[in-house]
Amino acid sequence: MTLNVFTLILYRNKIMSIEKDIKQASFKSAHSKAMINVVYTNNWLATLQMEVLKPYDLTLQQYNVLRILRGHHPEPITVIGIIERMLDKMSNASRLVDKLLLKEMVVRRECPNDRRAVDILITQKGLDLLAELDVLQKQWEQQLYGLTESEALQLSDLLDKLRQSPPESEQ
Amino acid sequence: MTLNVFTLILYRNKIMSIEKDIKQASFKSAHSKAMINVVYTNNWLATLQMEVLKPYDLTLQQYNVLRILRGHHPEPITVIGIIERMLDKMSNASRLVDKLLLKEMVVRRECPNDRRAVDILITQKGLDLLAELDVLQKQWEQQLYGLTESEALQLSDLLDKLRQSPPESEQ
DNA sequence: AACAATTAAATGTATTGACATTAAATGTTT
DNA sequence: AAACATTTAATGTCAATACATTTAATTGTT
Repeated sequence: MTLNVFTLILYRNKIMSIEKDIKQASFKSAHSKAMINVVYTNNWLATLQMEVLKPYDLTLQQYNVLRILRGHHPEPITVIGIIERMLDKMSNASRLVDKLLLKEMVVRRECPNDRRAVDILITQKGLDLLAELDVLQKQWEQQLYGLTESEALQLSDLLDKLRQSPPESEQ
Repeated sequence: MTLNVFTLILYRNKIMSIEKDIKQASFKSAHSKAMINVVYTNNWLATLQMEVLKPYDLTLQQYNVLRILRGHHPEPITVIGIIERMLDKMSNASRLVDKLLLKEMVVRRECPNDRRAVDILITQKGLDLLAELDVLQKQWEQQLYGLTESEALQLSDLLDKLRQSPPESEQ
């Protein structure tokens, strides 16, 4: 995922048609159009979400980790536990936790039953920040989503289906 | 977009249900599920595509730039032209072209009508590589796409709609 | 023509990411 | 229990990214 000035300008100007945005008159197939649209929409979502987070000096990844930690609060969770729950299971949850530690959003604690592992806990400061962001996030979602409930479900189902191999190709 | 060992292992094992993969029992709304699914599917697509490209020592971005150049061949295109056509309009098309130059996949040429601009052209070596990749790409797409033609169109339409503000929120 | 403003591309820099390696703890085998 | 393998997290390294700044060329204005 890449974010930059160009992207922001384009999104801000609401030039949201893919064809216009990447100057492609047509696509070679419905499948490739759908695939490109997934990538495009992902970038669009990430860009907007980053705009929301920027004033709070949080990256998208840091935000996601914080929400995972909140989901387990008041129970702690190990680094492996975080990785398992992350959308992109990135290489360096360790360093991501480092960053959150510097911002005092989380604390580290030696895991009592396995001294290799490290328990991570969200702090009150972290919870407060998330609570503040919840409001913005909700406003943002409501303003942006042009889908009805059933369309959202349908979209999700189609994406699930996209990721399934067609039955005849199983061996 | 993040790719790593974890991701590859998970995808290879065909654990493709999001709920299992990110250990989330349910989603708070159809909209947030759809949004997460877009991100997840994007990562899934990128991971698989990178696996195809890895033996050829091409990154996804480099591959996309090459395809843009081929799309204009035999006409040249400037760096700005590349950026305009890229899916994520990244910060450094310059350096990306540098990398392709090192691999002799492209050549640079001073633009005759504007000496600030630089014309970029794909070489025969680049065209040959793409031709080789076309075959793999096609095989890969056919094997993976679990959608029918009309479902692919429907998916694309829903993604377009997701990116539109709902009518009542216009001011 | 002289000047500022804009544009295209390159470069600088700090951060993030991919991925291999390391270190310590735990599990397993014999 | 000793030897070996595996797991958890951290670290090292190099490339990629985000974004600001710089350089040079072009355009616009007076």
